[in-house]
Amino acid sequence: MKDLSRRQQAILDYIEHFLDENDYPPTIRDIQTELAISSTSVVDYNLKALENRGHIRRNSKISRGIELVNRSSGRRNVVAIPVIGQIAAGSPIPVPGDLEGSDVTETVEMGPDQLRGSGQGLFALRVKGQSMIDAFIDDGDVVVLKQQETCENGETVAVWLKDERETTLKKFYLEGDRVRLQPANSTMQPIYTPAENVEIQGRLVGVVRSYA
Amino acid sequence: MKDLSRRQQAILDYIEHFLDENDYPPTIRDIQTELAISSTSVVDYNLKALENRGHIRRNSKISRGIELVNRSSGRRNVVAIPVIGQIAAGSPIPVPGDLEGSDVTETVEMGPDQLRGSGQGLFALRVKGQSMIDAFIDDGDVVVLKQQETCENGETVAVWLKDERETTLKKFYLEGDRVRLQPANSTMQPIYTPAENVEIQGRLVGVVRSYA
DNA sequence: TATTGACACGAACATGTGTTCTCTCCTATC
DNA sequence: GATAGGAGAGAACACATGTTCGTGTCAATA
Repeated sequence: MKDLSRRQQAILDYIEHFLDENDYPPTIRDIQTELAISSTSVVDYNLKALENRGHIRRNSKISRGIELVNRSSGRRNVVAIPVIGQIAAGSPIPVPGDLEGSDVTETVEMGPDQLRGSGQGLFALRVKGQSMIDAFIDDGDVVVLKQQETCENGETVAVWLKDERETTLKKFYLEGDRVRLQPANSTMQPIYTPAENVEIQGRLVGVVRSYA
Repeated sequence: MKDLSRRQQAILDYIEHFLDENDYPPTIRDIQTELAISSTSVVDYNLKALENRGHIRRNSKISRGIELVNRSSGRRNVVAIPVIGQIAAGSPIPVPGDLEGSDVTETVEMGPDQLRGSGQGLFALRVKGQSMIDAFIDDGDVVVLKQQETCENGETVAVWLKDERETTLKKFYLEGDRVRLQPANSTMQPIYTPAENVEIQGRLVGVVRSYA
């Protein structure tokens, strides 16, 4: 791809910057004024060049019809996943339905690279305590789950153990009429429990940790 | 907050939908046509009502100057952080300058909840091997770093140990003329090394793990 | 019944905004 | 020097788009 001229690069940067400030693209005359270009035709000329090189898309006749090619498609697929509660060993985990339209104050974002398939039915929980330390999930981490009641063998799922009254995050294997729950850390021993005792809450999709 | 009329709700929905399809807001006449409203003034009337109730923001005299209040501010702050390489114990980590304008194929997204302060100077690396397992960072995880050459005591940083020719992720404490590198896992012993031997590559900002 | 206010209509008006045409300036090339 | 092409200037044109004004309908209320 041929290099952009200094002016074309400046225009591209300005469009990006403008989009950060406002929620709509700039007009040709916005660009003209900002970059002190003498004529709208010059802006149009360079915009056409940018379009030919695939940096932007233009919608003719439509005011502010400039779209940034990478950003738009990339950004659109980012989903904001609500952190709807906490997950701790000794208590049931909240499920999305519990908190209908409640005041979710925190979200974690995930892009297409982190999400295989659709971003539907996702929710997140903040981990309390170190009960999942064997899966390298620390106190304070946020786990992202996909809501589902069943799973395939080998998937890591959040399960509620009825008898033990305990939540845990383990790899799930159905073996006959019992279930083997395998910790991520291979040095630890698996748990065996009757299939009736486990209730799948969701499949583990991701972990997000942030340091202050 | 007073309820919206059916028409106002429909307009709000349409604006949202339009923004998903295109990358610019609709015009008054777009709304008029879509919802089969007889006059632009009716749209204008209802838009004013929506603005008074805080659902949208309008920029007078500016075409397509409609912004959705909740969405815009939330979504705009998501930054896409490029995964520019790998980090392994025995090799220097790449720094952003190394790969100027290269073909970064993967990114991780982080929102304002995960990022304190500005999202500038961020880059990400995929962890190879289990050298950082003491910090609960597994093989395959992506670590997000903020580029900096200095740090405060107690911050977790990626450092290059010159003599050992090794990269490690530890809490940093300058004690006199030597440096104590403290593993996140408190059961492990700290490393002591001369200050000249350590080269700070960046501060650990976050960890993102995703399961297939 | 008369009044008021929310909501809607249609038509104009004024400006915002993309597009296009003609020139000019400069540089590279023969 | 002549020529061609990239880049830009300036102005005008045509249409897109926000704004406003006068009017009409309907339900609630005094």
